[in-house]
Amino acid sequence: MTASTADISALLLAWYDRHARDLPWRARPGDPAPDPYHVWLSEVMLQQTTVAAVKPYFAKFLANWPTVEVLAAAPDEQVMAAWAGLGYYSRARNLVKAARAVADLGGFPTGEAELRKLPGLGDYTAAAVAAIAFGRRAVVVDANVERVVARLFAIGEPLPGARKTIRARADELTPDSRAGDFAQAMMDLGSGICTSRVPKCLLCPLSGACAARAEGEPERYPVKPAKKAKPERVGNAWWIVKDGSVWLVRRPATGMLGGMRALPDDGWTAQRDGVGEPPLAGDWRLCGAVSHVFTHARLTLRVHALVDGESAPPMAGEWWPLDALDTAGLPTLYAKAARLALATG
DNA sequence: GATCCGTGGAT
DNA sequence: TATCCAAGGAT
Repeated sequence: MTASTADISALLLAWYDRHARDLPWRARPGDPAPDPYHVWLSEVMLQQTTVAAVKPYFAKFLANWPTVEVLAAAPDEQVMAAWAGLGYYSRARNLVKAARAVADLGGFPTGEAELRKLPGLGDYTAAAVAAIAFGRRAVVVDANVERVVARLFAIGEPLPGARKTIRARADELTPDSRAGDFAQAMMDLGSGICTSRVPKCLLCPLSGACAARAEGEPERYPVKPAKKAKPERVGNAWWIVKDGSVWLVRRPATGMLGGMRALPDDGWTAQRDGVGEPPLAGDWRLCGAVSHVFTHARLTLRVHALVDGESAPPMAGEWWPLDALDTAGLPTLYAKAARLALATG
């Protein structure tokens, strides 16, 4: 028994009409098309990030910057601070650049190729915005689509080599109309039914057409390469306080936590430990250490405090009032370190 | 193609 | 606790 690609698309769209998630950036059924600004902003936030994590940030960004033109006029520093905690900070840097490009253009481009030129929009996001915001037919392939397609056709070639085949199959499935709904339906299915570990095949509208289901072990697909172990790194951070303010620095624009406000540290990276030398002489007190897991390294960061020392901080930075530290926009690692320093103060 | 780039929740 | 992994992009 074989279902045609048109059958599969129709089954999925019918399922979506009944079970679509109600998400803040989506148009409600019957509403006019969604706001391209909302679609773009949500898609960038959702890159490698869960819906639950995105929701409060999406609301905050819309409250701060209700249109792409307003966002384009925002200082980089404010946008970076608002992004703090969401991770992958190059997204925030590119977000501002893209907003300014869109403002200069007088609005969002509506075609996939033009969207693809905006910073921060790769193959996936350009296709998603073209399809969802502008109703264009575009082949939208994210990790959900990869998983669903790999299972539907029991594609046994491991990732990433299988991507060419997966894209070809996804192209065949993508309908000429409702491409945006189709893409979101695939993602809802992948996120709620065709999940990575224990897929809910009994609830799946495509189970009758699924080759992996027929084989009996759908969770075997897609085949993934083994992961590398994360190295363990050690670093030190310096909590320098004077007159109720702490000395904060700005990290370099590229690299880990690039462009973010931070505590001074000893130069740790994912590749090597920090040097461990305090930036100035004084009576340092060890507060303790925080553990943090990045994509490709684990870090133990020791936090040392120097309160009301004699010397001025030797590196560029700014005094930040302790009672307003939550507005500094510290990424999570340094927010943890600050919390530790305050708790042991 | 391989590597770098965060974070928090689920299992 | 350890591991996986989530609406990926840039280099």
